[in-house]
Amino acid sequence: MRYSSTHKEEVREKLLATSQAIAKAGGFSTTGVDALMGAIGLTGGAFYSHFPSKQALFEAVIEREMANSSDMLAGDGSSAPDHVAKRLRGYLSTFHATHPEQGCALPTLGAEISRAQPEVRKAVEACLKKVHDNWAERVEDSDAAWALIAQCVGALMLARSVDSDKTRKEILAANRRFIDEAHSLEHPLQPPSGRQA
Amino acid sequence: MRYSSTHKEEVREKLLATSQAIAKAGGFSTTGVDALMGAIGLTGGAFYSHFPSKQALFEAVIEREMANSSDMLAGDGSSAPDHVAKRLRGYLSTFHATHPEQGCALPTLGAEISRAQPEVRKAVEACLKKVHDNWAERVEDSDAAWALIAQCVGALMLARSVDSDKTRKEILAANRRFIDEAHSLEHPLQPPSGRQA
DNA sequence: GTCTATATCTAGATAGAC
DNA sequence: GTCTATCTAGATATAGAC
Repeated sequence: MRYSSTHKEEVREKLLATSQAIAKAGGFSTTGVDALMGAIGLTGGAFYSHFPSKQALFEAVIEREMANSSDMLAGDGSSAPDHVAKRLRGYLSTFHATHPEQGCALPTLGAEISRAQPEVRKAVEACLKKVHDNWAERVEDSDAAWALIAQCVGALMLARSVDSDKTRKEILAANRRFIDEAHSLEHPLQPPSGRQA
Repeated sequence: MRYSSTHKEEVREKLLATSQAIAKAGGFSTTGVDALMGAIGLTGGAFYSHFPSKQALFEAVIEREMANSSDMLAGDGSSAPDHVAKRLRGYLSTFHATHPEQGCALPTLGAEISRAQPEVRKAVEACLKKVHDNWAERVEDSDAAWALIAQCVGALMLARSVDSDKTRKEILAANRRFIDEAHSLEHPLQPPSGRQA
C-alpha cells in the first residue's frame, strides 16, 4: 500500500482532535464535513474512509470529550490533596470561559447531547457519574458533588452568554467565592481575601 | 387591504411563540424557516414579510425568552415570601427537564447565544442581572445569587444530558436538597425529609 | 487512502402572480 | 400578506480514477 501502516490511525486521531476543538467552538451540527477535513489538510470525500457518517463522528467526539474531562476532573489515586480545588479553579477561570475550543464539552455541546441518541447520553452519564462518585468522597456528600458539577457547568454557560468582560469575570469570581464559602474543601480555590456582599 | 389591521401583528406573535418552542426543543440553527412557518400554517416565502432574516428572528426569540424568564424568576413587589423557593422548585423539576420547549432558554440555547452577536448577549446579560439583583436581596448575598443561577442552569443541562430517568431525577433531587442545605432561604424547596449521604 | 466529480437534498433568500 | 417557483449556496454522501 502507498500509505504507512499507522497512517489511517494517525489521520483518525488528527481528525478527532481537530473536530473536538472545532465543534466546541462553533457547534457540531453547524460545521460541515468539508470544513472538518479541510482543517487536517484533506478533502471531504476522504472522510468516509474513517467514519461511516457524520453522526458516527459526533458519537466518537462526545465519548472522547467526556472520557478526557472525567479523567482530568476525577483524577486518580496519586492526585494531590488540593486536586479538586485546582480543577475547580481552572474550570471557573476566564481562560476557560474565553477558550471553549480547549475546554469542557458540556457547556458548548450539552444541548446537542440532550438531543442525541441514547448511546451518546449513556456515555455521558457514565462519565458524569465517575466524576460525581470521585468528588462525593472529597466534598461533604453526594448532594454537594452533584451541586458542584452543576454549578460549574452553569457558571461557564452564564459567563459565555453575557457580553461584557466585567460581568463575565464577576460571575466566575462569585462562583469561586461561593464554593469556598459553602463547601468544606480542604484547600480554598483562592486566597482567603474578601468575599463581597 | 385583504387582511385585517391586526393580522400582521397576530402572525408575528404566533411565529414568535412557536419559534421559541421549536428552537428550544430542537435548536435554532438546525430548524429551517420552512418548518417554523409551516408550524403556523404558512409557507416559507411569507417569512420575509415579518423578519428581514432568520438571524433577526433569532434575536427576537432570545430577547423575548430572556425577558419572559427574568420576569418570572425575579417576580415583582407583590411576590409571595416563598417566591424564590417556588421558582427553584419548578426550575429543578422533572417536568422542566423533560419539556425543554416550555422551559428556560439558557440550557437549550446557551451555546448558540454564546456564539451570537454582542447585541444578543447584551440583552441576555441585562436579564441575567435583573434576576441576580433581585435574588441577591432574598438570599445570603450577591455571590450566592450568582451561584444559585449557575447551579440551576447547569443542573438542567446535566439532567438532560444523561440517559436514565433514575439518574436524571437523582441529579435534580440532589440539587434541590443542596440548595435547602447550603442557602438560607426563608422557605425550603421541599419538606425537610432526609438528605442522603 | 485520497482525490475530483457528482448525485441528492436542504437551506436561506428573492421574484412575481394573486 | 401569502403563495409558488426559483436562485444560489452549502450540506451529506457516493462513484470512480489514481
